[in-house]
Amino acid sequence: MNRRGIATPSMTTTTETPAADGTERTPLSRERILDAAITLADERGLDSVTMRGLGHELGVEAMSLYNHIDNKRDLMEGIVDRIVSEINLRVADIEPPREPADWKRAMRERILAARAVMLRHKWAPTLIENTATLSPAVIGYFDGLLGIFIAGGFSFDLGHHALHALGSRAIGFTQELFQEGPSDGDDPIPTAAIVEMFPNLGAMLEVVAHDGPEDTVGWCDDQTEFIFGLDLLLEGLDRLRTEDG
Amino acid sequence: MNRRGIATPSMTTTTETPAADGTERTPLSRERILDAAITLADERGLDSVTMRGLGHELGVEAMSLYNHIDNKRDLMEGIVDRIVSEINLRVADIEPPREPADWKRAMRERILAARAVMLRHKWAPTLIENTATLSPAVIGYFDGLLGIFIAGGFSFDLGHHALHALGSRAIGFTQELFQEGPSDGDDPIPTAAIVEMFPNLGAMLEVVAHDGPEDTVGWCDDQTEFIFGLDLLLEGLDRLRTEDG
DNA sequence: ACCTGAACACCGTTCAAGT
DNA sequence: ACCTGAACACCGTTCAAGT
Repeated sequence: MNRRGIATPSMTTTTETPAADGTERTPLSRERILDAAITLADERGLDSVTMRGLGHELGVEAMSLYNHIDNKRDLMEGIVDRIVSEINLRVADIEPPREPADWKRAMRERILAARAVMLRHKWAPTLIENTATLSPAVIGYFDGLLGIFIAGGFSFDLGHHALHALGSRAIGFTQELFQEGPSDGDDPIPTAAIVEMFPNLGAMLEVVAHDGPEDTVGWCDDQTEFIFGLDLLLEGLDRLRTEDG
Repeated sequence: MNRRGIATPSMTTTTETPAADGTERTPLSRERILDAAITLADERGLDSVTMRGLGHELGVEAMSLYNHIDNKRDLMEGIVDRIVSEINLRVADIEPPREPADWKRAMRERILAARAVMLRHKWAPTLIENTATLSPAVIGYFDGLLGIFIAGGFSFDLGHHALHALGSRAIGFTQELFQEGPSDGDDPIPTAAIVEMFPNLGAMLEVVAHDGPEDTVGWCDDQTEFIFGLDLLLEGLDRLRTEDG
């Protein structure tokens, strides 16, 4: 991608060293590797982020990466840290609650900001779940959420339960079992078959509005459903807050 | 494991054929392969279910498996089908709602039954999420849940939103970002460091009851938190139900 | 200090060969 | 019809060697 630098005189004063074919090559670094890995995941999926594939993308042998990252797990943790750090950056701009009752707005905005980042990196939730790293960035994010609960007048105990109740949704995960998407082109089950085998879903399909092609089950608006579920939880928590004192 | 059958006269009338070393060998079959795969995953984790490893467990070369399953994806889908079919079996015994207001009990029991199965196969949620297969068993499970919503007087539209709001929790997934567990023995971050870097979590740790060792963050009761979140959602939905008509 | 090439121990899967 | 062994195209990773 950015394999050859543009050879301007000023650039020769940097740490670049000329490669054998005469082109410039910006030296490898942890940052550059993480950048390339995220771009590669965005463009061709997380599975294509292999040491060899990533090396190729950077114009380098796979083994050179080991000079800057410990191993593949370290690489993945680095990627997670980058994604969550971006979330933390955006979340920092959100106005804190001005009064306890304002907690819900602040919480909602934070979670939707996190989700916006996840939507730009669809592979990130899977990676974060599977890496299961308790990185400072992630802990920091949840610390911020807990701070909003406290500002809203939640007890520590209720705030603790509340964090668990939100679960990974708190950091923008969808939690849908079946995310349709352009992932794999297996034919979706045609509506007709569903109606026959599954009476309730079948009847529902005939009533609920679609926005996909008429003959598939891919009709749900992810963002609408995410917000529906989120608000349901936030409202329930708000009720507990006022009961709980 | 069950590599050698016990040689009773009656068993020789089955399809068993004597192996070279004189022991009996029950022939391979899809069922036997799936059984072995689930047992192997329970005992040594999903990662150790490789074609070669599974073959070894069955006393057979890896390539023999291909006579009964198409490929690894087919194997994984078969496992998912088995797990979810077990859930469907248990769920069938649960008494249906006797009146609309009884919907919540029936829903709660079904979801907790699903969760009980998942607790016996901790790797199953990860597998189901990553396989992303819309198998009839899974669709059937959700069809049953929707039927309970309908019996409870939900409109199809509200029932649809409700299914999305429950998300994968509906089939017993925990949705916690960090499931502690005996997984990897990396030292958990000591409480002292958390208190310092993360003021809100730190203050919470000093207040909320622990049941793990005092100096780690592993103190949450998964089941308690699961039920807290579930009831929060079910009560919120029940309120919408009565508003909605 | 950084990069390379060959090698090792694993994957899933194909294929020709055995019974 | 079912099982096997060798082989292929991939993994992550180690290590001795180059500059």
